[in-house]
Amino acid sequence: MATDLPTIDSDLPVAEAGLPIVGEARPERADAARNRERILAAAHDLFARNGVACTSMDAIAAEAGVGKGTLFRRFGDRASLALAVLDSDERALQDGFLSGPPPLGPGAPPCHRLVAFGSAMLDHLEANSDLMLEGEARGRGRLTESPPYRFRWLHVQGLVREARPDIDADYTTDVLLSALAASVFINQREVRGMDLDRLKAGYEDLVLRALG
Amino acid sequence: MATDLPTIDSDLPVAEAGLPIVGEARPERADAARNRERILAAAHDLFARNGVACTSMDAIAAEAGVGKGTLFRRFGDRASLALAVLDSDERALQDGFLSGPPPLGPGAPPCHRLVAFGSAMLDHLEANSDLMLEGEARGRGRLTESPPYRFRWLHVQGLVREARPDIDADYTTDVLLSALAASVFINQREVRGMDLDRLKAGYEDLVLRALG
DNA sequence: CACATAAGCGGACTATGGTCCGCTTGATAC
DNA sequence: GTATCAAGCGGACCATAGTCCGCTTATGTG
Repeated sequence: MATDLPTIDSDLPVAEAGLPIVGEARPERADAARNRERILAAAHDLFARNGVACTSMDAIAAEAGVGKGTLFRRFGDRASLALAVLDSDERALQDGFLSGPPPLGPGAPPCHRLVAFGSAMLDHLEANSDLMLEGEARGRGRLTESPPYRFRWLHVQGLVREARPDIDADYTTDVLLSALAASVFINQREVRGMDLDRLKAGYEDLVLRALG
Repeated sequence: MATDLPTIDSDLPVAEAGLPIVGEARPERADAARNRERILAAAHDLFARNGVACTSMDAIAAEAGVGKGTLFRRFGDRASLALAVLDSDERALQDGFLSGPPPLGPGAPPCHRLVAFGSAMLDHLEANSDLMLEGEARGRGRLTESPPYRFRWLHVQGLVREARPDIDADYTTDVLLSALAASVFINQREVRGMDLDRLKAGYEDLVLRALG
């Protein structure tokens, strides 16, 4: 398990959460914890019922029975709320590639692990593309600032280095992750009608060509 | 030259412009043309003076001396306005790879042309990353709906097919273009501090590995 | 020139993400 | 139990993208 790794259950807005030092801050007040749960439940519910894009922050606050200020104090912004709703899935994915069985987890050769990573990410996208699109931070330089993104980045970078110490690992990591962006995925799936297996095969091919 | 190819000088919002049938609609009224020029000049000016992200649509309308309704009637939305401001650069780029000298234009082998395309795109991004970020359509399936994007996509797809008829050209095209997204570029340049030559080298490597 | 008409205009209006700040309350100390 | 006070709360408020619709006007016609 990786419970001290950067995920987004922190009290702080994602932008400031970075690498939270666990156990430093005093525990959150009981009412705060209660409201956080209420908000997450309301968001989960409304997202599922009406669609992510059609659910306003006001509606979530109302459904949760809290003020708007409370919602934003807890979660910072809409993107971070989306990420928070995804948190459990995100953790499962992280656990899978950090400590799960090979080829996703440790033990397999790096190229195999990268292929498995792509496949797991594509499954994750298939299940959560709306939330992930919402969670993709916008604006200058915000792309990589969410903990889940950073985490994946470091993971892929490590595998790329291991597979091919001679190539530009940072650049290659950016490419491999940009190919798995939610905006790209949605376009492939919905606009171009490519099926999931095709995307997995394409990604596998990409990894093998780029690093094989 | 490629003056009848899809660019964004059409009267219609980009979403509906698609492949405009030239000369079908009657010419725009004189006041409309004047206002369009005013708006473009105002936008260009304010974007340069205050930065793209800090310039509101209201401010542009005010600077141009037109009502907000006029601005939105002309350009549809903020992303399309950004694209319209970029139009001349975009055309120059298109002309370069459609009819310019090789290796960017016709005459060189497809892999060379793809490498040259990447280099030209990176120069374009270096000069215009803010506007291009603004122009990257947001929301479900909007990624590929702008004429410049579509156009690049078809160009790259053709070259990929030519270079490697045996691989999934559509998927590969998505990957090659996602690596050149403005959000990715800005992150690489500004957050990670990678220089332009490094990005060009990385892209060249990617193309050669993926298709070589 | 007078008229008809559709294209164009503009600003009031709406929706919504996000901020602010005075009031409330849970946790702690005594 | 009472006092203290920072953490937390909530809704009024703000900024801004985008819509709507009644008024204006350029343009083609006779």
